[in-house]
Amino acid sequence: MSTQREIARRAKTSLKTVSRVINRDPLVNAETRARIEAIIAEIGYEPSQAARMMRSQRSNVIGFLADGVATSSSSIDLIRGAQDVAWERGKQMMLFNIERGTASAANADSQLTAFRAEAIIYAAVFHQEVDIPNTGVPHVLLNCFDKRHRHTAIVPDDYQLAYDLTRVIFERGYKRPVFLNLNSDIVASHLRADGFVDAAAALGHDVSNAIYTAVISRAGTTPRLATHDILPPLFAGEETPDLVLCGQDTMAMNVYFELGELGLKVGRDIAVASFDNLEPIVSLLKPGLSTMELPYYDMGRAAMTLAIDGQDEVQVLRLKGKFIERHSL
Amino acid sequence: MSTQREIARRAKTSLKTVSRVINRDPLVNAETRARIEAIIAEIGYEPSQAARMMRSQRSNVIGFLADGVATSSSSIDLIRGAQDVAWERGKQMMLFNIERGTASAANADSQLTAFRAEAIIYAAVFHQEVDIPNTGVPHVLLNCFDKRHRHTAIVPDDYQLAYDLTRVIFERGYKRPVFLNLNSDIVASHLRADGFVDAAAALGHDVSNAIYTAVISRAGTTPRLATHDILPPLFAGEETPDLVLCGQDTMAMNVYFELGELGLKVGRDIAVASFDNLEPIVSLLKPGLSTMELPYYDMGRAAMTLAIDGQDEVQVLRLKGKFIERHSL
DNA sequence: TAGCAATTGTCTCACGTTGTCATATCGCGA
DNA sequence: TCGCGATATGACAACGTGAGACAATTGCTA
Repeated sequence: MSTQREIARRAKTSLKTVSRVINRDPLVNAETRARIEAIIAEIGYEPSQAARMMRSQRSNVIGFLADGVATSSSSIDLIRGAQDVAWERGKQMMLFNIERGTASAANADSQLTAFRAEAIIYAAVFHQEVDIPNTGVPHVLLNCFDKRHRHTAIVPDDYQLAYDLTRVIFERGYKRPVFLNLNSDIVASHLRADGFVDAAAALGHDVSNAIYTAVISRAGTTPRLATHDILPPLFAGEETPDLVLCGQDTMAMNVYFELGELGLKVGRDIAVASFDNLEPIVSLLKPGLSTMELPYYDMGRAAMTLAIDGQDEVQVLRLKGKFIERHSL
Repeated sequence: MSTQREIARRAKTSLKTVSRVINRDPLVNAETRARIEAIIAEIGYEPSQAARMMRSQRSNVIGFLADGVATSSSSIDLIRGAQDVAWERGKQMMLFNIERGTASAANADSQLTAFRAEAIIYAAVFHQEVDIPNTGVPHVLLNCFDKRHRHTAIVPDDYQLAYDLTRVIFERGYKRPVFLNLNSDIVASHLRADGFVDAAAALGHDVSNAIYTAVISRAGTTPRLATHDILPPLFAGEETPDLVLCGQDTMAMNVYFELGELGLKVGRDIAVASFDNLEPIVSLLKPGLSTMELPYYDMGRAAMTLAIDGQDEVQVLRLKGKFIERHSL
């Protein structure tokens, strides 16, 4: 790749004038500017980032540590949102897939330090508490929050998600929902249980006994579920549920099958609603799954915006999700 | 962040000696080395990549252009494979989500030029032909190949995938498979059709009339399918199929539902096999989907390896997939 | 013609690192 | 004591860019 010196030679002008053109100094004659710009376009010159970083002492690099995220399709939108903002703001986002506590994490840290990253976004695969110490570089936590409130965090508003969805459920006339929740060591499960109970209570219903923990473990890409044990008894008695609310779309998919085996067709005999809006599952299920979309894309955008602009004080941003209607409800 | 000069000052030694320690030059006294290393550890110093790039005229950066890939969960493994190799080899991979022909692509090119990327991996969302002109930077094509054979390419061996899967099918005793193929403008569809026909022929069966095009369009994350029109007539007559081979797992999921509506239970009345091994769908389907895994992770690794090592001549690497057995067959 | 503004050029420095070359120190044999 | 090689350390330049200080040149106006 050529340098400004080379361009100056070809334009029969000085290094300084080329520098002026590139840095939009107005003190350049229109003709000269055009001539130089033509040469730049012709040879496809781009100023060396390395040299610019050196000179300006600014890296324009934002690190994105994806803790297991990139293996989980549900949260690619976190990455997309962040990257879109980085692009709009002329920053370079460096993505690392890491596992906390392993060599991959240490390596990512070294690399980001070596590049003098201006901020680091740490993204978790699901809404959880983490313990990230303070370092020289400002951190923004994405889909997680710090144990000791040391860093700004962006999380989904799980209470609102459940609250709003529950309102929709009762407004549509469903009377006996059951909530197959995530395991209780997941932050979202408590928030959603509260939202579920509160929204029902506000409409005069008590659903506090209609919550079940349906996830056994989250290891690997596919959660182990307890739906097979939970559902049949629920549909054995008299007052059977008219809606199954699932903690995540993958569980809902499983529930479709379980209900089918009980002779119940979703959309006709029983309604199903869920959380995530995870393509392509939600569209491929028949009928399509009505679900609360987690605002991953916007969370990614918010995280990158805060990472670039910096923050005066530590804050926790809770982003709302929206109801995506299909035909399972 | 401090510099080597700062370290030299604190260690009461020269800049060069610090540099020697950092670059593992053996010509340093053990005591001096220990003293300097202690200071480095204490202040958490990392050499500036920007300065190293300048000095060495090597960026150690490999670009990864993901054309729609990162939105498609199926091909995250391409990215993971590439990144793992980059990490092992001490290179920095820069990922860009682009759409060919848009500003995002132009932007990615500028950025990679600015960073003086040593090679660029261009990854497509599905196996296809592309038209990538020669530039100064060597390209490796991933999941696609160049129209005019100008760049090394890594693609899945779709012929082998279909051939091997078809062999398994007949070895298990299935006699009347139908193949619901992808649309014919997708490269894989032809290769797989050939593999399907050839493998069957080698075992004495003629399946050339058992292939149907089941994908209407691939726009968006969820393909539009024609399975609803194709399947019922097939199961109306006497000699009904005993196995449905699907062009992709998402189609297989749809087929599970369609077959269910025809009163057929997969794994009991009818077998299903497919291509992709796309989690979490394959595991969540009941019974689990037996499918040919596309070698995305290995393809990503191969692409990065070739990108780093360079190549003497343009080649096309076809990587084999493997059969993942579950219970749909 | 002097004066002024606009334009271009020269020169210098700094950013952090590392290769080249030169220097300093030491032990040891002549 | 001198010289030698081996070991250890240091001085300096250069990578490409951008900025400041300031001079030189041109064209135009008063």
